Amino acid sequence: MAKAPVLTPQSEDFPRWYQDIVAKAELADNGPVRGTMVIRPYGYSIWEQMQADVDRRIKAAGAKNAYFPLFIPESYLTREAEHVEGFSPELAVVTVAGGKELEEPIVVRPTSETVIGEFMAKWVQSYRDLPLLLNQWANVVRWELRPRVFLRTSEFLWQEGHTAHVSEADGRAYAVRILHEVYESFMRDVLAMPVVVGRKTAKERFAGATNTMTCEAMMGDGKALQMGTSHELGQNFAKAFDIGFQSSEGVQELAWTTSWGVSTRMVGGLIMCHGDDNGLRIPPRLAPVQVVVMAVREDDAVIDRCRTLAEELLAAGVRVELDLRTETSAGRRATDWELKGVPVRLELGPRDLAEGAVTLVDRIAGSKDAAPLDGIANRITSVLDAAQATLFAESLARREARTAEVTTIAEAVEAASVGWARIPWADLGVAGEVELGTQGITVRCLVMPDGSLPDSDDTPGAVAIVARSY
RNA sequence: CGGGGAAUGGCGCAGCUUGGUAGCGCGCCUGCUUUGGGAGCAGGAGGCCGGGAGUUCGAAUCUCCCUUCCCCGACCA
Repeated sequence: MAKAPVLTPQSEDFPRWYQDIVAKAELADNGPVRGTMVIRPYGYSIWEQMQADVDRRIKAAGAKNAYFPLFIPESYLTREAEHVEGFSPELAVVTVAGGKELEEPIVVRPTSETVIGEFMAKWVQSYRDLPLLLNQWANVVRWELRPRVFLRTSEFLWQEGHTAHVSEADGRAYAVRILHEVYESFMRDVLAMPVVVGRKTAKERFAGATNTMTCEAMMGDGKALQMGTSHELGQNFAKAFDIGFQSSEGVQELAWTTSWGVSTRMVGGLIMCHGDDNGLRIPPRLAPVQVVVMAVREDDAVIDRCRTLAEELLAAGVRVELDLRTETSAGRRATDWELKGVPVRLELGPRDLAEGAVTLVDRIAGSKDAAPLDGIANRITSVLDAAQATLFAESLARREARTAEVTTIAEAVEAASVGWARIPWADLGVAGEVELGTQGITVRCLVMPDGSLPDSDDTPGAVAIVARSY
């Protein structure tokens, strides 16, 4: 008898499918305050995997972790004109504390350029103090008008890097380096997500930045998601917070700063990029659980063999979980592990044991076959590698299939109903960007035909990638 | 803030038009039978129907006020 689908099918209602997955894979719950979320243990373990990998890459790029306060004096925000204008509407402000009205309201950080700028000014005196490369893992608060779990929550977790350099060229080089060496490579090699790395238009630029760069990914419904950004802040914050230094020539100069971040939004992107109608599909390199070893039936020999199998895999460096809950039906447990997107399920029952085999279910390939127990670790390793490659190839193929080369706004609008459009920026322009905006379509970024980053807003030959987005 | 909806056990919903004191599915608890694709049967727990005022012998249901939430747009990692 056919059961009702576990999840709302993607084709029926994609947003509903997303919400179903978040709930049924036990990733998160809505918090009591509008727009907040409770990240559940499984969802958090995914974030921890992301954090660990990104943190390693950030450190490899030379930045050091630090921590700055959650509370920022309101006056700090007002020091950079564009910054305050951009963030004012979404600030949470504390006006009462300790039972008293505060003399100066305190802002709950929406981002930390201002406080960090203040301290960079203290710490930087000489060109020898530069570059100053900082990063912090923190929560930030932005009172978003339309929250969506993981994608846009009032409070979210992220990493924000802040650096100061002696020259514009140094700052730019570092912002670009982070974009490629940390973000793009992490997304490509670990998340198995092909991202387009490009430059934001003036309209989409971060408040206070002179240049914003982005990693854009295509979701399963053809919409775009900004997965990470890297900003050149020019000397805007250096001016506002007086981050000055004496150069090797003895001249007093202002530093050039950058900032860059990725957030828990990546979890949402991961879901919408790889998930299918059976649930999440987590790329093996990221997966908190790469293999689940499942005892199909209550049976001492089966349970024993499951334990030794798990130990064997653990010893081979596989992240493995044992599922011995035989009081729950095997079918239910299989469904649950599929929902959670665990790449490989090894099911062991009396029948398998009699044959010296185990049933290997490949979540990503969607296949199921008997694998000899001997040498299973090697087999698993190759299945995981293949799964990683498959997820990337599938999402790249989707992006290519659903990206249209167009030259008119009308064609771009049509293409954006199912995917992305690439249109020469010279054909679109600022006016065309505004026109698309009225239909809910934005310029995600500008790229050069060879995939490189345009140097400026009006670099000849730049192509605009336009799409609907989250 | 503009435009649409909706508030009923943990979740999803019906009941409201035509007032009579609450029901279904999932989940939960107990027992038995099951366990290789979200198990079946039986029994059970759980709700002053968002808040307030009114009409009425009687309100989840009718009237008025309030509050909250969701969806579409403007803001955004």
